Amino acid sequence: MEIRSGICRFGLWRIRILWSENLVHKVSFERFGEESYVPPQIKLFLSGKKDTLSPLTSVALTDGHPYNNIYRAVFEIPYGETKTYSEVAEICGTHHRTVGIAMKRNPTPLIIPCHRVVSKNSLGGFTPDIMIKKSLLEIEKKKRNLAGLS
DNA sequence: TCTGTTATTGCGC
DNA sequence: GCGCAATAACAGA
Repeated sequence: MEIRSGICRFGLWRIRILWSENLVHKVSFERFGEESYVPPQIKLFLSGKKDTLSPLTSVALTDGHPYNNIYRAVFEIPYGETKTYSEVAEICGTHHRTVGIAMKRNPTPLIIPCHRVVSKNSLGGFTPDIMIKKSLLEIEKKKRNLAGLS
């Protein structure tokens, strides 16, 4: 199984993606880097033209991965909606603090939509830059509003 | 095995 | 409205 690597632009950031077939191994954010081929779903999703990354999945969803159940619960959050750390924790039968840790260690942001998990009174956090989370949520909200109008 | 760290929350003042 | 303790799980020493 060959692992491929690509970079795509997102605002000021470059998103590096490591994947093979439909399985995404790692998603990381970099300040610099030359754009190269990434799965088309990624670009469509980031530009708000598509509301799903299907059929892409993440290694974080496979059995045996730490936080497997947490990532699955987050994966189920619908496009344009958000859940709090507590709500996710309740679904998984764990502690909200643990959800925060799981999100920080999330090997594949975007695929696991960790940006849809927010703090009760604010956005919560995002590594390496809260702006990425903010932008993603704005794109999703905008698209959902447009869909609602039509 | 122990300690430090963490993308939170809710209570008390 | 702010500060702080409670609290779970991993990484590194």
